[in-house]
Amino acid sequence: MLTIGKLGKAAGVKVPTIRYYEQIELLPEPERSAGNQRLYGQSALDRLAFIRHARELGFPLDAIRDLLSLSDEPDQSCAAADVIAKKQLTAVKARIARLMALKAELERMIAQCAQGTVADCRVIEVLSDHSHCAQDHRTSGAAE
Amino acid sequence: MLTIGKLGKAAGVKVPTIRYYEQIELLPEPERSAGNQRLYGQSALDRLAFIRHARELGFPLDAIRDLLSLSDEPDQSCAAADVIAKKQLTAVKARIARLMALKAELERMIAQCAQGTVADCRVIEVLSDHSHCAQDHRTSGAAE
DNA sequence: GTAAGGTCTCTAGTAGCTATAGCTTCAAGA
DNA sequence: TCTTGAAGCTATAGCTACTAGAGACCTTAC
Ligand SMILES: [Zn+2]
Ligand SMILES: [Zn+2]
Ligand SMILES: [Zn+2]
Ligand SMILES: [Zn+2]
Repeated sequence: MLTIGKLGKAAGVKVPTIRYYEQIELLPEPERSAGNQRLYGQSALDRLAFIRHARELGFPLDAIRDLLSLSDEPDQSCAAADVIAKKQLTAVKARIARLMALKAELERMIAQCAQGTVADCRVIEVLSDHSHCAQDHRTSGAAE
Repeated sequence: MLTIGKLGKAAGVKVPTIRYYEQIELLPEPERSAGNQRLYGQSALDRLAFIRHARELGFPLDAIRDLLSLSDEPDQSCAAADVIAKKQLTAVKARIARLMALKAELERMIAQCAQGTVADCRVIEVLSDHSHCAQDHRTSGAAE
């Protein structure tokens, strides 16, 4: 049995985060010791490691919740899991596209700056007016 | 003079967002009409357009605050503005690197799924254990 | 005059944690 | 056995950048 601190160390997750996951019912309430401290077994560690890895891959907690309940039913078809993963891939691709456009504009404005006064600064100038931009970085709809 | 609604339409910013910017002192308090409604002039529109464009390019509000106070002093050197822009570029590059790693892993796990049961699903399997991953998507430290 | 729609303030909610305060419990050394 | 320091407990507030509502007030057009 692991205390919350050991569990956190084992899974690479901070202690307050574990308590937060319990609060939002992503982790089940664990046993308690005689002194009211949380005690975890292997299954909690597995579950937490799953959550951590999915978070590292950018899945939102709601998606992780769905993935976890799927993985509790091993005989079901995995189609739903694949849909979630594909959705996540789509979101990641959209963000990359958006960020690439931002990167291009930032590089352009930085390159064009002549290191003079603010009045002549290309960075300030471009920020003041999107028509100085080469790309339409506003279009890709993903939240940045 | 523009009411808040017209200003929002002119700058492409929602009305509650304008009030929020005023609250955090990113926009100055405007004049009021006899009936206590906000009235804006051209300078407010310029300022708001600047904020909107900088937000679209991913700058955080704190950086925008600094950029705005710089642009109020046109005779100063623009070095500080360039530092902010470069910092933003660095952040964007880091995020792109992170997201490219995520994208690669997501594509890998999706491609390897055989569309069977959850027990055999490669998506679930990879999420359970980072050692199935090809890349070290955890390393790049930028907040995703 | 009246009706619609814009505006006012204030509060609370979103995601995913993180930090603090003030307390109790546990484990190890003297 | 006693003590001390680390680790645990609950509860609350804060972070970014907004967004959504409630209930009241103002403005404009017909
Ligand atoms: Zn410059
Ligand atoms: Zn632009
Ligand atoms: Zn599958
Ligand atoms: Zn991995």
